[in-house]
Amino acid sequence: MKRDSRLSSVLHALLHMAEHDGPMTSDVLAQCLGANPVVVRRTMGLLRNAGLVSAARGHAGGWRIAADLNSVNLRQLHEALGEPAIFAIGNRNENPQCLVEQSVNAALEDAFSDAEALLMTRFADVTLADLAQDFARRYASRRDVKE
Amino acid sequence: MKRDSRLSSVLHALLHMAEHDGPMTSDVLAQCLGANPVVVRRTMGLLRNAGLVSAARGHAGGWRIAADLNSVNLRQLHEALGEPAIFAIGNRNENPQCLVEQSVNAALEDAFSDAEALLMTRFADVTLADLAQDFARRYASRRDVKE
DNA sequence: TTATTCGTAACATATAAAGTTACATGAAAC
DNA sequence: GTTTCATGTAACTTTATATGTTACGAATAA
Repeated sequence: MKRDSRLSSVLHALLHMAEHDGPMTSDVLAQCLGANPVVVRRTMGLLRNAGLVSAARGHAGGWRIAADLNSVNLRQLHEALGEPAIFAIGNRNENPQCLVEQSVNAALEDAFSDAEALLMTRFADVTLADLAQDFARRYASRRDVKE
Repeated sequence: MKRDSRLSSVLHALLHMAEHDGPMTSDVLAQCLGANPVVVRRTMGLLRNAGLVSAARGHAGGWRIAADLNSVNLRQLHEALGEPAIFAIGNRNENPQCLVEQSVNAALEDAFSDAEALLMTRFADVTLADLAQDFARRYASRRDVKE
């Protein structure tokens, strides 16, 4: 199954933007991500709709973060992306008349909904500021190694 | 992303087998599941390799459960299927040199591994016998409604 | 007016799950 | 022993979906 990597992509993009003065263009972000600029615009557009970033056209245009890094968490980003399906494993049939399948679906849904709830809690606990701080720590310790 | 429904399928098949005397053929199971008999053989073959079911060819052949319903849980079935990827969301790049992406991947992996651990715990807690009992309860209450 | 950059539609590619065809192998029934 | 039934499995096709690509319109600043 091909996995949706948009959450990873937008986080990567947002952290680069947080470390960068002024707007960044779709082309530059696409190079950072090893991705396609149209795909960047498509995905960042969802964050723009959620008010998390702003876009400017023309000269010196590009993408900017439009919110406090402390106020944006991973759960909000997941929501901004349209809450894509989390699990690669699912039921064969969502509306079974078969009582056997009803039992199977109920058991699986119980387990998956618990796991999803935990994931959403973890997502809500991590902000962009946390990630920026983690990056700063990694950056500092890499410099230490070099010195 | 197209979701892997094999766990749901084998559970559905195993419960039908548990309610049925004698072996069930791939064709019959495929009809129960609304699936293809070759796909049934392919998937059930993984359970056979794990010793959970047995297959017999020829007249009066087919699939049988080869274990105590109390001793088989969902986690074992997931393992028998080769532990397919659980999440439809993932990192863009699993081996990033970019320190920003390292921070992103670490944060996401923390959250996902917690959710996966919980899911595996839930899976280990549910046996085929539990599902058979849940089915019996549903079956009984449907009869009540009809009477 | 020109260069730049986003916005977006339309189409192409890549990947993986499930379906399908075909045939070999083995086991029971006659 | 031959026929029928059923699994075992390889090879290929279909389908779904994430991502990539081309093309061009719209807006903005030099």
